[in-house]
Amino acid sequence: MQRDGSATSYDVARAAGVSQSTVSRVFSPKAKVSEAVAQRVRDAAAQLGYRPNRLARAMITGRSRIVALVVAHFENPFYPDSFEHLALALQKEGYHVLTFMAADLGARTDEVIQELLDYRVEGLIMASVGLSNELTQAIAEAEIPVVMFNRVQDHQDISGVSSDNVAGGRAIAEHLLRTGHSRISYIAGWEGASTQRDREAGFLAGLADGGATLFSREVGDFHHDSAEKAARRMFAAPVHPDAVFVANDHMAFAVMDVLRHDLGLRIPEDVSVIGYDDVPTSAWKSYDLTTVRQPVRAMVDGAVRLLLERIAHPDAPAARIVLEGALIERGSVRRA
Amino acid sequence: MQRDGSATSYDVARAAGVSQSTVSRVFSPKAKVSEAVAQRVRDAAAQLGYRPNRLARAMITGRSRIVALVVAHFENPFYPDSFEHLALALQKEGYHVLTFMAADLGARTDEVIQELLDYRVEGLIMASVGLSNELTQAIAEAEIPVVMFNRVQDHQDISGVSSDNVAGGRAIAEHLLRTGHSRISYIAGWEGASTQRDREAGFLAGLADGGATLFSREVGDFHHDSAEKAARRMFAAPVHPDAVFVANDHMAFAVMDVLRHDLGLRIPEDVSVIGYDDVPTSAWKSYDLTTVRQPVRAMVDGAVRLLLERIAHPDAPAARIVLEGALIERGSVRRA
DNA sequence: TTGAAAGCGCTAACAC
DNA sequence: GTGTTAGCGCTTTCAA
Repeated sequence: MQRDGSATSYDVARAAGVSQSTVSRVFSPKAKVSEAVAQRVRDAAAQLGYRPNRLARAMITGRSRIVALVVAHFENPFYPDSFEHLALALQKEGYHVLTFMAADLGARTDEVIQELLDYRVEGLIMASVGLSNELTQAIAEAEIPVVMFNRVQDHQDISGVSSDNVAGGRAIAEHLLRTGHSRISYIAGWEGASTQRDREAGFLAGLADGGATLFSREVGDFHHDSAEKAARRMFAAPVHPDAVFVANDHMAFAVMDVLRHDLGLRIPEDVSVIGYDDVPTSAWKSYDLTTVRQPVRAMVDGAVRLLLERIAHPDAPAARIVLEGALIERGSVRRA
Repeated sequence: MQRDGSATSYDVARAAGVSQSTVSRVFSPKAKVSEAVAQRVRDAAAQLGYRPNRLARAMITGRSRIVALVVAHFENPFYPDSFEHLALALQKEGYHVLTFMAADLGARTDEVIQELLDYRVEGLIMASVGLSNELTQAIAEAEIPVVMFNRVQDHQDISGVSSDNVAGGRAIAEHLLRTGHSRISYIAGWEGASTQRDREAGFLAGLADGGATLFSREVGDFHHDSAEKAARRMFAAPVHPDAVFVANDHMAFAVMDVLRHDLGLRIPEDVSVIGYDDVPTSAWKSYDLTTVRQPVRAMVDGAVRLLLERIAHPDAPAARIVLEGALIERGSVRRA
């Protein structure tokens, strides 16, 4: 008996009249045991409610079957949505997710990484979190497979999955130009994020290619409240934009509410609004937001595949997956 | 060196010229070591990047510092929101959350519970998931502390945290009656959930006390899409309600969208709508939803406290915390 | 195929 | 205060 009251492999061995190592073998898929003995052991195990202790197993095999997830917050529904699929996908592969909140970005992320290493997690997924160079180095040295989710990282040892945010930003610029907008503005996300940078870069490039320039710009930091303030600042100017691209859907909702309810503007008659992500709420009739869809399922599946491959082959090189987004046209953009 | 390349307590012991157990003591808060030796050990540890292996520690102490969370899905933002606070609160106490998705309720929940026991988690939090009687029994036998979050369970060995859903439902009925509504309907959540049952029970009791009866009722199952359908069914009748209580905010948004955008009804002029939870979106101007606030922070803190107390004192009886909700009046209900 | 023995990295008596 | 010793529950040689 274990201290916690559950049976050990010794208890089962005794009950089945075999050695402890035979019990172990019965629960190791690849080891060979005669069917007769195996059945006797399984019966005894079922009788006693025995299941192998994963922690003890992890000690020897070095395989905890735990993957760490580092995430800053769940305010933007894109992340809980991804999380749900991630946990499910990993669970299907015999892994489980141990979550580490990196609430106050930067400073304490290091500590969090150290803590997660203590659990001997087999891999690490970073979502909505950037990595300092020192941290990247530390992780690379720990030789633990890492995949950045929805962020890109330059370090060659770090895998990543994202959608093509540059192309997405560009598609938005083209769409806005094609539909005849001329005073086009941008509300940025947190400037430390690669998604923010890439979306903006693509957007500006698309504008430039169309012979246009940015009308105005504010920063919303990816938060609802900051986005509201950004919108108010932007529309306090004497002449306001006729289209605004907001760096993600979550902020776009805040912006739309300010425009409609505080400023009395109509969308899209007075201003067009376009977002990014295509979270479920974007399809709701109250917002009906034109946006670029990030393929969450495919991104999650890619992240899981990359991580598990790297766990299986630690010497394989890091890989990067960049998926295509798709412009989803809804009612928040005025047609030409 | 460990197989994974990191240093062991033996490496540190050698480097610091002390025994391995002294190293262990330096990293065990309560054990006593002379400051001089401790410093030497800490230096050597820092040098080698040593940190105690939590898995090995867990083997002996029986304390994995892992808490399992079983959750069905994150569609309703109330749950990711709670999750974020929960992970943070537990992290502050030196614990981390291992997540188990119980996607298809019922059948496979048993399997999930077995799996989670394999990790020797110290406690278990169940959110948005109900427990069959057999499962409840199994968990009780495993002698692992459990707390139900936002659900109530009758079993005397299971702790729980919820808000007073009966009182909340009653407050809604009273508010609707007070503001002069007469054709009052209800859109239910998943009928297996205690929150659904309690909210409805309180609501009906409140109606009865005010001399009123329910005008009509549909079931929305707590899902966005089901709620849309429920609303359409409800308003297909020749005469429609002048107020509808929707069992949670997440469904209420779907209902409001159907009423306004499909049916052309005005809220609250033509119909009043009231929800439950007070998720952040309810305060957004597009919905501006009157609702009953569930005190998420307090509920999470309560769950953590209950769980940790039970972990510390396994023989202590299970406890139940029921917090007060509060009616938050916004613009979705017509004033008398 | 099966059993005996070693040991994963650590904590917790027990001596000194 | 510090070292020695004995395991935690398991997988994995190594013999038989």
